[in-house]
Amino acid sequence: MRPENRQGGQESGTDKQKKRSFIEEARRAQIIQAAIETISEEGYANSSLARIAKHAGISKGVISYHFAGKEELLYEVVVQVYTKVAEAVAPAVTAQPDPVRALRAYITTAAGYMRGHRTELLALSSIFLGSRDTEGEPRYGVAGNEDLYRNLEEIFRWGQEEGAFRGFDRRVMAVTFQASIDAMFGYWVFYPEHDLEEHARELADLFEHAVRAPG
Amino acid sequence: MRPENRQGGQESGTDKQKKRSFIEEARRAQIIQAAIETISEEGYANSSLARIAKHAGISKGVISYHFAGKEELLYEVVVQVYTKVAEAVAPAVTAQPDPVRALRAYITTAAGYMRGHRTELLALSSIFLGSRDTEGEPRYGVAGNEDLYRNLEEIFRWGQEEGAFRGFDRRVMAVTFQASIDAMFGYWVFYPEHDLEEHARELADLFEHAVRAPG
Amino acid sequence: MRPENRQGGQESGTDKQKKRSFIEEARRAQIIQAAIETISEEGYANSSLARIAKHAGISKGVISYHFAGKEELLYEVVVQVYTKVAEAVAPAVTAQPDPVRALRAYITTAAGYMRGHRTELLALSSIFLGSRDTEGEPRYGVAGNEDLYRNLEEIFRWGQEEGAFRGFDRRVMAVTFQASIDAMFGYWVFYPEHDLEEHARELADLFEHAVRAPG
Amino acid sequence: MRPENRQGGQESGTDKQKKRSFIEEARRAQIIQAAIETISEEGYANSSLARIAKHAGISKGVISYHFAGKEELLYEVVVQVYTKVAEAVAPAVTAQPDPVRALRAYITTAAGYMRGHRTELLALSSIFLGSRDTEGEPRYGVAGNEDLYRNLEEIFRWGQEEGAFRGFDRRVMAVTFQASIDAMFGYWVFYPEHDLEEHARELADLFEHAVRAPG
DNA sequence: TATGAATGAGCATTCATTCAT
DNA sequence: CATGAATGAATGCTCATTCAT
Repeated sequence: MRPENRQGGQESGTDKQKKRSFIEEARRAQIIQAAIETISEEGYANSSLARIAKHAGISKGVISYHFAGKEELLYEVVVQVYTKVAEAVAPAVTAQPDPVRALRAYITTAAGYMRGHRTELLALSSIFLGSRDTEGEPRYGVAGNEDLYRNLEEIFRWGQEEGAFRGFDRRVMAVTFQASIDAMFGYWVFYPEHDLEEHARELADLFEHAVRAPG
Repeated sequence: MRPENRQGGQESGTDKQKKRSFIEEARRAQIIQAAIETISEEGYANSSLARIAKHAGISKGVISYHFAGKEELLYEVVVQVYTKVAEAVAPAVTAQPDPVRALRAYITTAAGYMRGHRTELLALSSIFLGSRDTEGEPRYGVAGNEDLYRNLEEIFRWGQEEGAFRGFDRRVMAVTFQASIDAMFGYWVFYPEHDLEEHARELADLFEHAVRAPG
Repeated sequence: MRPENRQGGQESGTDKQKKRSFIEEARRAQIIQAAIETISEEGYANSSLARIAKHAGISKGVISYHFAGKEELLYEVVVQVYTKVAEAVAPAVTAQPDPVRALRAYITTAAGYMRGHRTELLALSSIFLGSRDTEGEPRYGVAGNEDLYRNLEEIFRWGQEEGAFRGFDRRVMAVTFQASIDAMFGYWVFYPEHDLEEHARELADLFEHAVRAPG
Repeated sequence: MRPENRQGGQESGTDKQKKRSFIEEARRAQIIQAAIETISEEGYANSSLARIAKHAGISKGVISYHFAGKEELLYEVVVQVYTKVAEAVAPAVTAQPDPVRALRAYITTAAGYMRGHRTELLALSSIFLGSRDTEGEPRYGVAGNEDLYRNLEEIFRWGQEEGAFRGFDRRVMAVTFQASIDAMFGYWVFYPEHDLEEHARELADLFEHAVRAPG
């Protein structure tokens, strides 16, 4: 449930994580937070290093000092938000006694998290959608969902082996399931009055019907 | 099944469509096509007007002459591709005798269209994902799907009234349904070896189970 | 007597030289001239595109419009100055009836050219000394003198085969000869009151003694 | 045989040499050595204070603490390398019984020193070529060679008064002689397979012919 | 003494747009 | 109608230097 291990400046291979001083970590955290806010408020395309620095009330150079480049900063944003989402959702899912409830917990926990972390999830999705490599190709594509897909497939397998789920293609179901959650978020972001919890319940019902074995 | 009528330079409100000469229309079409190809080949972020012009074998200025700005050009790309998709999918759907088959036709026709028009759909989705207004907000958001949602809701209402579908929330189902199709496209673009037709079949099964009335 | 064929933006392989409009050529020439003056007046390290543009009284973007990059601009400066030097020196040298006079003509013609073209030669040498590739290695090194060396070696061979010159190593003599001329220029640039013509005569005497066969 | 006394932060005029503690001198020496290695390994243009500090394994600030600025550091590098060259060449030259042998010793000793100290001489020449003052003028120009020229002129005067040398202009000969040695180094650096000793021998022959009195 | 955090000017380059011809 | 020349703002990034701790 973590994004792929990627470039990320200093760290290579063995994840050699230069021990950072407390205040350096604080600055990094501050800058990451500023990036999240800038992206979610001004949009990905408008979030230049200059804008992020201004938002944080610091000089442009500070960002370059603490991060190898814009790429690393955005990557850290992704990692951080992603990790926090996973930490919120995973335990709730694994705590369930059966696969049907696990799926439902997945959806409702995700929805609950969205409500409390709109800004950062917005930044996350902006980066996912907006970040391109030098070739113009999306830097975070479907590949970044691979972990999510695999976790979902495990749940589906569990249900199928147990006989609770019908014999659908697990990959297609995983892709569809994740897309449905993302769409729930996107729709709610666009229409903030939309009833997120109700959407989550409906979505859980939808997939409950979609996966369950006949009879 | 068309995107909302939006900014777009010349046209406002009443869709005042400056009568354009034949050759002017030809030039516009040529430029739109060049934009589609450039975006899908080089990526949205790399598709500057200069690159599009080069691709079309014309001068940069021509684009500015025929379009109010880059914004309008991209809008025209969206309209054109969008319209063509709708023209392909709509008839196949409406030809179906029952709502279950209508949904299935929706999915399989869409998948069939994707296979033959990967390039332009890629451009379309790039523009959807990449285009921002001056505030940095996505220019084409969920709102652009409103027509799609309404058409889907009609099908769902049909099924519910007929008793074939259960009593789910039609808006949630529509959002989820459309997102699932978009995800099918995105996954296939990323993994071209992925079996698109099989995915479509599985997706149709998925929604068939998801919507149908019990019993 | 031309510098190596190098990158240089557009041209590749067959020296495909995009036919340029008259006014484009004029602009390029103006920018090249501005670069020469800026470099010789403000020094290589201070000659940013911004400074060159300011010197030319144009916007920074113009340079980017007409040249692929700073590198290409500097390369064109080198080519242009280099070519003009060669065109001045070569005929005077080849017109000589014997190798001794050829060497003397080489030196005195070069000195004469220096007097009239101090600025551009200064720019040329600045670029040679200052331009580095991304690795920090000199872009124009000794290798750029290869043509010069070969031409000089031809003269030396001529003298040796004729029996006028002694049997020295032609490459060492060429390297030394060229360095001596460059040093004459450098010394004169630093001490403008220095008598360039007298230096040239002395240098010619020096090499006459250095090369001639005994007896 | 030392470079001119120039700006250089602390020292001015009377060479007021702040008494430095032992450990301060050690630090300075360490930093100077790191600078030499960084410049010769990564190139002058890539040798920022940050890179030099990293190479030395110390913090950037240390350099600023011990040296008035980058300028002073480079000046100290020049002084140190220069001094060591002089200490190697001078005794070998003065030990010669006659001016012809003195010249030969000058060249061959210099060549010998080059072979053993390629790195530092490379740094030296990089600084000579690359360092500019705020006006963009070369900081170390021909003026820095004045001591060398004077020493050479002494040898030439010796030879002329003795009747062994012809009546050439001593300054021109000195400038040419020194340039020839520098060129030998530059050529060998570029073509490391080049036979340095043979080059030195040829160069000695060249100047022997160039200076000696007829008859 | 030494550190590392912070600064802000400067860099080359890209781009949508304007406009005279 | 079409061109290509020009603009100037914006971008990510580097760097010597400063300074509180």
